[in-house]
Amino acid sequence: MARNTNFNKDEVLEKTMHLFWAKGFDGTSLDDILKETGLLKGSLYHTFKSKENLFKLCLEKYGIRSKSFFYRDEDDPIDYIRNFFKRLVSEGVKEDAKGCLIMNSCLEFSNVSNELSKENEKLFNAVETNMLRVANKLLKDEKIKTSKSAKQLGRQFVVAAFSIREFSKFRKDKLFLKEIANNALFAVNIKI
Amino acid sequence: MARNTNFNKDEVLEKTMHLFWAKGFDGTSLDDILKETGLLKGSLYHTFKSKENLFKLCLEKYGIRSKSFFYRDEDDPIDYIRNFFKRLVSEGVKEDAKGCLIMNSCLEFSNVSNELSKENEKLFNAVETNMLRVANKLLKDEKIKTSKSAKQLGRQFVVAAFSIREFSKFRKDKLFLKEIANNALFAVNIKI
DNA sequence: CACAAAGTTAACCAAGTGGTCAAAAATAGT
DNA sequence: ACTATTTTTGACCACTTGGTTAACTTTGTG
Repeated sequence: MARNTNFNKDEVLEKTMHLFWAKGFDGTSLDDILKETGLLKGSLYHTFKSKENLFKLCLEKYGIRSKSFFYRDEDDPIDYIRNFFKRLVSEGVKEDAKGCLIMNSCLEFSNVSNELSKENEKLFNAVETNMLRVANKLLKDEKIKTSKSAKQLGRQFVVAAFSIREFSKFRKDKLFLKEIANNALFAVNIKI
Repeated sequence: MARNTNFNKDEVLEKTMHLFWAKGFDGTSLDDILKETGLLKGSLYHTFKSKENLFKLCLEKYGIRSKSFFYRDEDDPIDYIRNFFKRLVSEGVKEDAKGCLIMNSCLEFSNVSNELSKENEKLFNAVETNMLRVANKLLKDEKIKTSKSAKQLGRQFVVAAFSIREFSKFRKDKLFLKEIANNALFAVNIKI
């Protein structure tokens, strides 16, 4: 029985997520967020409690977003992995490529251990698990011949994926990024 | 015909370099540097002019340090590349692994373009050139069979090297890091 | 010994940081 | 229309940031 917010909470989170994604937790100031969202400090704090909590919510949002790109059992694994890397490369060459928020944060928080970094590692693990599932499915395909285990294959994909994302922050060279993908995909005789 | 400094300029740079290396340019405050080196602000500024200039000198120092690990013509390329990756892995699992200052900075400065970021890219290119030289030498070795060009091979090594360095900041898992190296070395049938 | 050139010291600065709070404004439900 | 509840507003806070400055100390050289 009272007033509701003037702003859409989700829109604010979306905008803030992109700031954190581009500039990191420390690199993004309250002022940046205030300017981007149009909110005033009091409102922001009233709704989101602290910068840290705001980041946590953005991370959560990013996690959900990421999961929408995860492998689904009904997908063809070969198509999936090819499209997955194709997308990373084509997004990587864009001028506004920001890397991966999860990896960015793992790197930023590498020498601290708090709730945020724990949350972050969980998301990292989810990505790894997703790739393990793809790898398992790939190995069941009779067209795929490799001496690698699913775990090894999954890890190789994870490393390649994160590498493409991070390198693309300062190296918008399609061939360069594509080679990272193809080097990993070579293990299962796939090309993009 | 006057006084000299109480401190050793090079020691100060060494200590400061390690701070920037571990926490980045923005993440390292003047106060951090003052505490670590024991200097007072005035002395620091008198000698080094600005935080930015101080960083530039540290980067330079890091560049020289890096070059000491570069390939020399008299080295056996197979030994060199194997030892190179072995070192990255064994340093990576150490608790204080800080990644690579060059790559760290490329990532930190990815959305700015100034003198620092230019200086940085130069160092990155030097690493790439080094790996290209190794790749060329490897291809001349009759024991090595690969369909890859020297450029492709060199790039694959560069990506693997930087990946090991960055992942090791938050993933001190020897097997994980070793696999990154071996996946790249597989192209020339080498293992560590 | 003197003195000029350099280094050291501590106080100071403006701007920016994340965060708080009390008063004012708005409104959903009775 | 009233009112309890929530949101908004803007002033305020202590602290940290990179950087400056002027007086003071040290010291190599004539």
